[in-house]
Amino acid sequence: MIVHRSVSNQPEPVLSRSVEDYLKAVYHLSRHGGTATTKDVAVRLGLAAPSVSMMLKRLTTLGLVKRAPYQGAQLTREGRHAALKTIRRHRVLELYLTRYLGFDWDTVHAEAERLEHAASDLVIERMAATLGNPQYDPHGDPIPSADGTIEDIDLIPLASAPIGADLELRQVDTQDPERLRFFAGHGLVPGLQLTVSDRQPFGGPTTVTFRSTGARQVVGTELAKVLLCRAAAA
Amino acid sequence: MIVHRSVSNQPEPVLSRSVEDYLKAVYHLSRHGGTATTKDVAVRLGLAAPSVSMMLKRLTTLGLVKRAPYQGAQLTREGRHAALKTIRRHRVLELYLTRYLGFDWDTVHAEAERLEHAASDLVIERMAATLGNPQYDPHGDPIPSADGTIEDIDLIPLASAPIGADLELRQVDTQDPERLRFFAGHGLVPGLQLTVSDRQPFGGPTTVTFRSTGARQVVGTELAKVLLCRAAAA
DNA sequence: TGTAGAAATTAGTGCCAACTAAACATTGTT
DNA sequence: AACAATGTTTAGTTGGCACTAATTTCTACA
Repeated sequence: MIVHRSVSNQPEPVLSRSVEDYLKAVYHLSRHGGTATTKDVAVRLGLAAPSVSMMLKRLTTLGLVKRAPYQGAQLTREGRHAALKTIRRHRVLELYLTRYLGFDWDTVHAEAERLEHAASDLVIERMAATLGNPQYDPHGDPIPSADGTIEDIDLIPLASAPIGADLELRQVDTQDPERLRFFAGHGLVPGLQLTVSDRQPFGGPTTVTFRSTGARQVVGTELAKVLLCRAAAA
Repeated sequence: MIVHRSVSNQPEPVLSRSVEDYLKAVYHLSRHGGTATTKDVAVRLGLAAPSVSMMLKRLTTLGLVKRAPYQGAQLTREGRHAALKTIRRHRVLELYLTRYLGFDWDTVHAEAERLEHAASDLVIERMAATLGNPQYDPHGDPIPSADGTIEDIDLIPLASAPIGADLELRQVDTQDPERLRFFAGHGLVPGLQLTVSDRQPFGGPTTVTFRSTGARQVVGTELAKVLLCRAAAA
């Protein structure tokens, strides 16, 4: 007989700040199929490897993570759900802070990082409602729904898009304030309609044309890798 | 040679959630002259007395609290400053959440209690600016200024106001949601202009008249003690 | 296939902040 | 003046979560 841990809307046990951070890290690292290694989690969270090893063991006993020693970790359904709730909080906060409290997209990440562990679901849902239940945060990252589902569409990095393609910039996959300021300063924000007009060989820069204005912009390879695009609507 | 711990506007070391809660407790308990005893702090924070004893010792070595064994604690200038910063965060949050996110004054305290430890000064100042740099929170408590000063005017409890007095209800000194709902439901909110029309003897209830509508309202002694008033403007 | 280097784990420690149990101090009352 | 009640502190423990040092396991390459 299956016993559901969480009957009706019993507020599930609150996870500590640390646990939420680990779950987010594992989520992001194992997002595209693979598993999250101890090392990767340690680097991402700025912790020593043994700390991570211990914590992953704990999360396993809590049923949030599946893991075999010396192999990477993956989230269980429950762990994934918890991670997505935290990510939802983060992304709603990012959007709210930029939309209503004057934060820039390059500094908002750090603010949201602290608030996401303290804001109740009620606060988040009120913010989301105020924002009109948005689908994307300021960087174009999809916001998981309150019930824990998230859009998952394939995007291609500008760096590997074919020349001539008509694209829409959907997502800017960095949190580095310097890079974000550069992008914003050059109009490279989610929603931009562009055409790949040229790329230098041997890993050289990509040139794009803004379809709205005809302006051209050269983007170095490193940056072009974090500009995620999809085919423009016909 | 004196070395200043905090030159210019170096952000002073962040205090832990716990420390902030202790400082707030000591502030409130020693507010009207006295000292905050171990027991009182323990009751207020829902902790065991030995935990408080230890922590007050730690706060003393941190220079945030002055204390002699077996006597109560008081805040140092630095401790008072830290407490007021936390209280500012709390009260700005309370007002913001009620004004912009649809919270009621009876439930907003708990929300603010968690957020006050996570919200940066920048977030708080943006909220305060959005609110027009308000002076009072939804309960009428004065909001400390960003530089750490707070209004301190004498208010009298309705329960001990003389019959016939023309008063303005300034502050509702409880956080109990039930009581707050009762007050709100009967129009007893900060700013109300009222006249004390009657009081039963032997600690009996007080009757007030709303000067705007002429409506009368009987208020039991226990409740009348937390309705803090000042003389109405002439 | 053996081994060097990278990755992971175990072992042991420390800090923060809570707890209980027990000892100690203060004070009001008889 | 003695003492009971109350409040406070000390002593010892616990849990969460980090760390370093040392050890073990894995893997890729010679």
